[in-house]
Amino acid sequence: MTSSHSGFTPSCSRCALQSVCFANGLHSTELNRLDTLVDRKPSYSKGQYLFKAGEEMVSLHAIRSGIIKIYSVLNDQEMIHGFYLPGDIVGMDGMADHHHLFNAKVLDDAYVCSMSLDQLNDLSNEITSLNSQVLTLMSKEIINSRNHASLLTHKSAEEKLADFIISMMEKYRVRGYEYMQFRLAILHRDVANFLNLTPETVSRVLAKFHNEEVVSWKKKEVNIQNVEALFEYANLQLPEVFKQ
Amino acid sequence: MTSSHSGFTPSCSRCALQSVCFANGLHSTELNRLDTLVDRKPSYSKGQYLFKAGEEMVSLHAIRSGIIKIYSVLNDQEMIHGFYLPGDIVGMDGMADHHHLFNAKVLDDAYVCSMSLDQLNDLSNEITSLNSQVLTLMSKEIINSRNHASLLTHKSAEEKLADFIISMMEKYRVRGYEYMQFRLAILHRDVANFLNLTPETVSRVLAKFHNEEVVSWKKKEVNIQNVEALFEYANLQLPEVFKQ
DNA sequence: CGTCTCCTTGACGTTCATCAAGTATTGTGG
DNA sequence: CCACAATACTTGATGAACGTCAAGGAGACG
Repeated sequence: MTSSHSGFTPSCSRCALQSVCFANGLHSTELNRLDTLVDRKPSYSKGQYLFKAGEEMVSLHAIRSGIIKIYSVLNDQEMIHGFYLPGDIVGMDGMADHHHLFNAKVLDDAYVCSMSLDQLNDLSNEITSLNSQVLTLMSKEIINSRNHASLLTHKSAEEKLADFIISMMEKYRVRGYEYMQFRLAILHRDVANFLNLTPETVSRVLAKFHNEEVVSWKKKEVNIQNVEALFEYANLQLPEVFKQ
Repeated sequence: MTSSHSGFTPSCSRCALQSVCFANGLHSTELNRLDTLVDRKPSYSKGQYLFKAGEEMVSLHAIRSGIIKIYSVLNDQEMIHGFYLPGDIVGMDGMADHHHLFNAKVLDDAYVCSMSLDQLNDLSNEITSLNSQVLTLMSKEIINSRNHASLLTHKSAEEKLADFIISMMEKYRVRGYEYMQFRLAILHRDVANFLNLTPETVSRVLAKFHNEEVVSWKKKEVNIQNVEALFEYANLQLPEVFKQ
């Protein structure tokens, strides 16, 4: 166990994830308004759903801890569109007609802040920066999804896996958690699906990374041993932060 | 030549594409407000850019005629994220930080209605239904992009191409244009890229579709001869409209 | 402690990419 | 408006990356 993100958060104004959540850019008085409207459900446990495809969209959800996977089903085949970690927002696909088209399943016990759509709309009318924050989040979701399509189409199995591990690492780093080793409660089968590979291929590539002491991922624990090599495998520029 | 969409449109209130554009859901007085703020540029000709990756986002664009392709470049490789037809909105990727991350290139001479971001924001504050229309459009873009990822990962070459032709047909049908045969000024090379295939594979599959008299696509003219077979190739349910 | 699910490792196969060479179509400049 | 160059498309032969199938081993969970 390398990082345990406490589930309990008393208020938006004291939340460490403020800057990546709805709350980004709000003044303290506005934060307090937001605070009163946020619904902090007790917790979701592994296997539960935040929402399912076809259901009415009641709220937008901010992940405070845990992991959520978003997926659709096509011809009996699951297709995973993303894994959402603390600080991420899920449910924006339902804004179009107030019904979800994807499933949101809990992979690792999660605390979630939910904001009802009606209240969000009301508050957005009063607080323009909240509205523009929602637009920003949706725009980022579009960018994310397109970048993922690029990865799916233009990268090899090794590049995909290196890229995936880096993106998880970066999420933790940006949010101020430990990032050279961290818990990642995602099945290899699910990663394979997300990257459009088979579990066998994922297994083979991870075995290679492990042999070469680049990164190990065993029993839901990721351990990055050679960042430089990892970025090379991903065909990505090594950021300054990691140099030396 | 099967359909020529006239470029000239005097106002939003008389525009045939109203219901799929920003304007959807607005009252006539609101439409007139919108009208005064929309910039109807003379026209874009083939090869021009609406915007390029890295540029500041000044406006959101509604396509009135022509075709726009949205693409990114990764390791010198083009990756096409979509083709946008009359009634479609492009540029929403820039809402996050007011800079575009993708390129928008004109494939077939186009008329475009542009709305400056500042004015859109101002007007959105006044007219809530305009704001929610923008949210709806962005949400649809997310859905689109994810569905495309599903197609890329879970479909065969034949399914992909059948699916693509159907999606173009449906766009024309929904907008009230001729849809059993229509002009489609997209290079096969670009379609190949969009579907993550090679031009050779596209050529082979189209040759097959042509031999079996399902659909022909020659010289930028699409001609659907057997819708039923086309839907079968795409592995999609034949909609009621096409039955009998 | 036994069962179920997940992961691993090996042998083999398939779809589609790649390479290559020729044909058609489009664009251009005189 | 024609000639010819550039670009797009076609068709065939070959190959590779990763999928599929299979069977054994390790964790997880009750």
